[in-house]
Amino acid sequence: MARPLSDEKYHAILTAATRIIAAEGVGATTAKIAREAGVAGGTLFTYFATKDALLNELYGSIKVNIAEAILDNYPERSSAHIRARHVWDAYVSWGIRESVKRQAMAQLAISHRVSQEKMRDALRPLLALNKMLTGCVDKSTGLTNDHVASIMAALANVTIDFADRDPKNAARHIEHGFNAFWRAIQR
Amino acid sequence: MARPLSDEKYHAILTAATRIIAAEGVGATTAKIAREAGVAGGTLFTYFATKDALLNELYGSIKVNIAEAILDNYPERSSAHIRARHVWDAYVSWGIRESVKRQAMAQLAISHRVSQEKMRDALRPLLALNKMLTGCVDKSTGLTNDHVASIMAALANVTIDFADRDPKNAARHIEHGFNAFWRAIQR
Amino acid sequence: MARPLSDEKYHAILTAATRIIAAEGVGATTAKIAREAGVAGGTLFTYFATKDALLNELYGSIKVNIAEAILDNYPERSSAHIRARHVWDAYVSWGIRESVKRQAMAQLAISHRVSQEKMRDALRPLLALNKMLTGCVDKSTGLTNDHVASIMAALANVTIDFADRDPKNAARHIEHGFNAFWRAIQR
Amino acid sequence: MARPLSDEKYHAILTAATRIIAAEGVGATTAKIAREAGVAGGTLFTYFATKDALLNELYGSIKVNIAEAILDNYPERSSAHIRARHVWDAYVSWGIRESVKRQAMAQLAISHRVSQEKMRDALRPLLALNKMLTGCVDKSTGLTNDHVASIMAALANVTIDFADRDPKNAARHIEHGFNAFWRAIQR
DNA sequence: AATGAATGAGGTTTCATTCAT
DNA sequence: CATGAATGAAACCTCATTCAT
Repeated sequence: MARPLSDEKYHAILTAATRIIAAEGVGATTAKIAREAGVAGGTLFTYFATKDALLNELYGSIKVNIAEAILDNYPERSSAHIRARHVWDAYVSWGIRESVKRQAMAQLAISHRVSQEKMRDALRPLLALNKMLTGCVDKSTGLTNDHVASIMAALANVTIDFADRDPKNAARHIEHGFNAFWRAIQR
Repeated sequence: MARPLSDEKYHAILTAATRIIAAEGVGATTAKIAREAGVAGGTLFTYFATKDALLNELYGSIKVNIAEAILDNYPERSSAHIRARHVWDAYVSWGIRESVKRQAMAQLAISHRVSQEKMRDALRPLLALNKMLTGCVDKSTGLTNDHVASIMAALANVTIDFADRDPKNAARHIEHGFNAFWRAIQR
Repeated sequence: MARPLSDEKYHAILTAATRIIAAEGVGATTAKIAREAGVAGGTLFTYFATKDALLNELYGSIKVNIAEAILDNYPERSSAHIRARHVWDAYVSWGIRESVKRQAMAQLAISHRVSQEKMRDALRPLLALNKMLTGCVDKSTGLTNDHVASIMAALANVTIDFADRDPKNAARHIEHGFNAFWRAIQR
Repeated sequence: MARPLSDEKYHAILTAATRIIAAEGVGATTAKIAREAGVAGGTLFTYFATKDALLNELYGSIKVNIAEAILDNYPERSSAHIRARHVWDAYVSWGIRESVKRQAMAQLAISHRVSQEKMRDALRPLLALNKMLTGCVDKSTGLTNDHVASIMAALANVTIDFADRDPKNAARHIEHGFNAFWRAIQR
């Protein structure tokens, strides 16, 4: 049965791509990614048919990673405030912990090389969150769920940026950030 | 940075670069930019020494453009709330009006091809705004001026996104967006 | 040239190579040939040391196949005319029947990847024919045996081309073709 | 108006391609062709969009070259025998003189990389010859014009092969070859 | 022996930049 | 100065061959 496709190499390539793309953008060369992954240039293409395929798969895998982080221990039955806080904490922690992934994601998201399809699909696991937000928003703010989700993402990313730059006060940034978000969508 | 030989061509190239980079990212070829600008491929290099130089200058010029939009008619002597609202309206209007510039900016900002120097310099004209924010924030929120500026930018960009997608309700989005921002930084 | 490990696989590869090379030329990939043969890519190389070795052996095997077709039932003791006609019929029938082999042969013959050695060796079994032609040619035509052999091959191939394109009249083409050949070398 | 496309380079590339392809087949690399032509690798692609385009154009140019050789001084008003002899002599001389072109042509013709379209188009200038053959063939031979044309080409190529290998007797080969052809198509 | 993943040299093509016109 | 042909260093990807399983 010959040597099987190696999960190890597959992940090594994905991880290397994450690092290199975070640092250099999607213009990073497949050669550099392969080298960083410790495999030969040609090997990359036995795991990913094309560079675009790699980019798409990387995007998907990071999105899944985010979803897992958020959905892990999700307090389904708690109040909206608690659930929102859980999502906030989970995403922000993820962003701080997985700084490189977040940077790679930023590059991939605006690269025009990840298909619409993939982007839509990748959102699927987080659709439930949108519903959750219904309980959070004060209707009189005039904000839709979609809008609130975008606001949350935007503010969370700002928070992560500040926590990255000032790690000692990370907890404080997270706290203040969430409060700002919560105020923003209340009355 | 000698005076450009023909202002017309210089701007044609910058404008073309804006369009092409907005659509394709910084990987867009100089040949395509030149074609879009209506000049020969080689001509681009008499106006910009290298592609990176073009990218840097483009970044600077868009930042200047934003600063002008914001500082135009800036109500220096009015209340913090009015001044904040002016900035919000000015930036959001700019973003809606100059959609292509905003997209190009997004690409340039994460491209790693605009020098730190340039990015710092480009912020200069807007430093005054930071001071202004001092009057806006309720200290008990624990948010710094920098943080508030980032929050404002983030929320404004979200607002522009929604206004772009739903132009008929642009005014409403602007209003609700500002209110959310204002609540976020109060008390 | 040790005995092949599995005659079945050995022939499967040769047959597959014939088909693929007929269709795509000697540039066809070993991977494609292996797939067509129903074996793994690496297996091909346990039967043939290199791609060139495969090409050479294929050339040889087709040449042997032609010789067999011609020498089968060869009317050793009949007149030159009858023997020539036998060769003509045998070769043309072979070409019509084994259309793919003939195409592969055409590719191999001009590929510069079959060694001179192999090409000379492959001719060996047909050398007897050359002698036979002595009885056919009218000396006053000024044609040598070699020349006549080439003429016969060339005209036979033209005949096969036409029979391929117009199978209903194959018999007629064969007849007229031989007559043309015979006239060419008479008086 | 910058430097104009250079006829010289264009022909240098076509000539180099002819030589290299004659020697190595259509698998010859563009890099090698460029080097042989004395231009940079990239330059080849300012003259030919792709390698296939080069192959197609080369095929066309050689066919035109053959047609010119044959049609030059074509004795329109002479007898069929004289006209046939003119074609024979012209083509065989061309083949002997332009040995490399003939070899390149052989490679291109069976390469599957020259489009059907191109091959059909390239035949156009020689269509007149087909009509000419009507006067040559004895109807009772059962041979069509097409068939006769193919026979002529096949025998001429055999003649060129022999003349190449035995240049001292070239004239004799040409003479005997034509006589054989003429007998072939006569009653 | 058979498999197919791994390898890396090499193939075609692109592209920022230079330079002849 | 403007032009666009010329350049050659990559870029992405393929493929004959090797080798772990």
